[in-house]
Amino acid sequence: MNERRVTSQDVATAAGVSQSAVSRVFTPGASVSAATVAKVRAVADRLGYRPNVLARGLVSGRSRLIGVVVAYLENQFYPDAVERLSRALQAEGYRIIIFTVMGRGEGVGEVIEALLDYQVDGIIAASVGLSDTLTRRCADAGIPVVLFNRGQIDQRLSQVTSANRQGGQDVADFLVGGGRKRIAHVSGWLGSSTGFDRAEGFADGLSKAGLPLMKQIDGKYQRDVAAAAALEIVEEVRPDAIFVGNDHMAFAVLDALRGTGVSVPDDIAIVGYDDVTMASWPSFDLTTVRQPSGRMVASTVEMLIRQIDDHAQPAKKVEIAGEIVVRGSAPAGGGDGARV
Amino acid sequence: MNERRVTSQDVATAAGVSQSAVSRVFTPGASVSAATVAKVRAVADRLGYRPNVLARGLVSGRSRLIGVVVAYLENQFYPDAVERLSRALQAEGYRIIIFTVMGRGEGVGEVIEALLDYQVDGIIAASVGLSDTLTRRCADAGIPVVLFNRGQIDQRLSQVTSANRQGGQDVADFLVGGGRKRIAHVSGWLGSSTGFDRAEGFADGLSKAGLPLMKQIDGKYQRDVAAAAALEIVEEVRPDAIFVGNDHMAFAVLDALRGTGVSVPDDIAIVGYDDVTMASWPSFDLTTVRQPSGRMVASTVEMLIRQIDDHAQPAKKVEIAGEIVVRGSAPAGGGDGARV
DNA sequence: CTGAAAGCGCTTACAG
DNA sequence: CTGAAAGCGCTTACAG
Repeated sequence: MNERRVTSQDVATAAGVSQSAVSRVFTPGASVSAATVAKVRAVADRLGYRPNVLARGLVSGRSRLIGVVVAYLENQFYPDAVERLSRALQAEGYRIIIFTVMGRGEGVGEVIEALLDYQVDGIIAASVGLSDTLTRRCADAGIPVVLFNRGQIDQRLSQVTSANRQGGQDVADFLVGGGRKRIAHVSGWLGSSTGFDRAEGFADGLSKAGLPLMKQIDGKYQRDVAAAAALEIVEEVRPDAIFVGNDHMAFAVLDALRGTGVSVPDDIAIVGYDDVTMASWPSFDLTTVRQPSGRMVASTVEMLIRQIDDHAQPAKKVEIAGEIVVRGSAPAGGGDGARV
Repeated sequence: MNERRVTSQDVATAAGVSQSAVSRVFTPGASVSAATVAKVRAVADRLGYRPNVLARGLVSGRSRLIGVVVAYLENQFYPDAVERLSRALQAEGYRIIIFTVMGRGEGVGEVIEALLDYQVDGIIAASVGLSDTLTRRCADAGIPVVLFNRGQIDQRLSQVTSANRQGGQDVADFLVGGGRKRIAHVSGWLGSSTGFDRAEGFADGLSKAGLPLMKQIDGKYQRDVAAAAALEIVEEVRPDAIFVGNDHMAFAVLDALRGTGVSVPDDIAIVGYDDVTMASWPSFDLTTVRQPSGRMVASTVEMLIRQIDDHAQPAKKVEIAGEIVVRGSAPAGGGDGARV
């Protein structure tokens, strides 16, 4: 075991051709005769030759590595997305290399350096908490960046999000249509585009319907903050519906409410955002806005690869529509009208 | 933007030293004078130089990349472990590159090739479903492999697991001690070491206590299979306790039971395995055996790095003890004895 | 301690 | 279509 790897030179010698010929056989689009291809392939297979990706990367300037920057994987939406990204990129001949950063941009400097060190061909920033500097500096370095599930003002950055504003508005319409009248919001982190946009769309939707937003608290995308916020809201304004900025927090809210006397959905309807797998588990049975993870990933991969192949590609901002998935935590009828 | 990266040659010229001198400054342990170090460091910082990892890897034979092979990330234990592995390895100067494989070894051939292509320095196989061939062939290629949370007969392979047999036995003791008498098991996949060992330890514990294992069904680590199994068990043997092979399945069992008349823990105690984050959520409040993920990761990383640094290191099998975490789904007292 | 040189395993003009 | 050669950006003996 541990015998030296076979190189293109080994194959060349064995096949009686030049080393460059071997290289061409493994370079799509290079000009080689069918005879050479056949001869080389046969020997390569016999010897178990495979091109060394590192060497290839060194000369071609392409590492076939995509850096995926994530923060906490606690919210199930992210591991799921990472898995999909990995599979999709794998199908295109790329691999993902994971860079974990702490919440608020600690260690971001190192991550940027590391990203450059590994000569990644592209970067997917898949976490809400990332500081703007990280993404901007990567773009500065000339590496294509796509923001996944987060927006940013910077025009050079491509991004893929769901239609968060519209989603928030849809939730408002849905709740109002269900006869809810005392409506509150535990928002996503308002410092993030997703949290902000959903909250804005939601407020808009309510005001169009002529209903007040009884109270809104920033849940910061954290379970404990969200749970406390919900309790505070219940105490103060006695709502008949709460829209929670994502499923991850909504589960915490559901849990917190279970401890009090109020019943979901009879007393209070709860709506989340994301439609992660767990939302459909009977324990939660959560009405939520689906973020079409699969389509978001497909779009992200497509954009990133296009930009890698042509760095002149202009940045694009893609928004993918999601729809409300109605489940038990907020049934369509709204329990025939508001209570009281 | 997109200006050519600065190379060691650039730094050498600017600093008035040879290129090898620059290289030495960035090679820990190389012999360079303090004066050279200072001079080169200053210029390097000014120019923003960082060694190209690919080039370094090509000549040194070290890519500083660790391949992490996972299957489905649905069970929260795995994304959590991946995150920990990523952080721990990052601290040691390594990065992880993710390889996702489908359940039963489809695409395993490609994964092996890709692992070799990228010249990974080591491999962590972090998924129960991986076929033995994958791991064995990697070991054949001379790449250090550590199995994370799975066992295998092959003596050349290092592995880190929790003390699954003991854990199963502990659960038996715990349930018996709580006065439960009609005890059943929805096992983890019996084709895996974790599933098998836990089941065996459990059966052993019961038989030592002189109690029968009323019924056992293989839950295959799948939610739907586990839920159906639990229902079948309830129907057939009216158990007062079910040990479920991991938390991921236990959540499904809890969900399924909620639909029937039986109450947890009064009628039936439920115990899981893993202690993933969600186990402590009020919705589940699951008594379970903790798999000390942090210590398992630390041990995995340490072993892997040791083997990378010295390929002659013998393979080791590490087992880390976990303890029962008692929560509402199976309280310690067992509701003062069995019912009926 | 330091520089010149070889070489890691490839790709890619350059001639032919 | 094909080979010889240069070069990608480093590390590492080899002399000094």
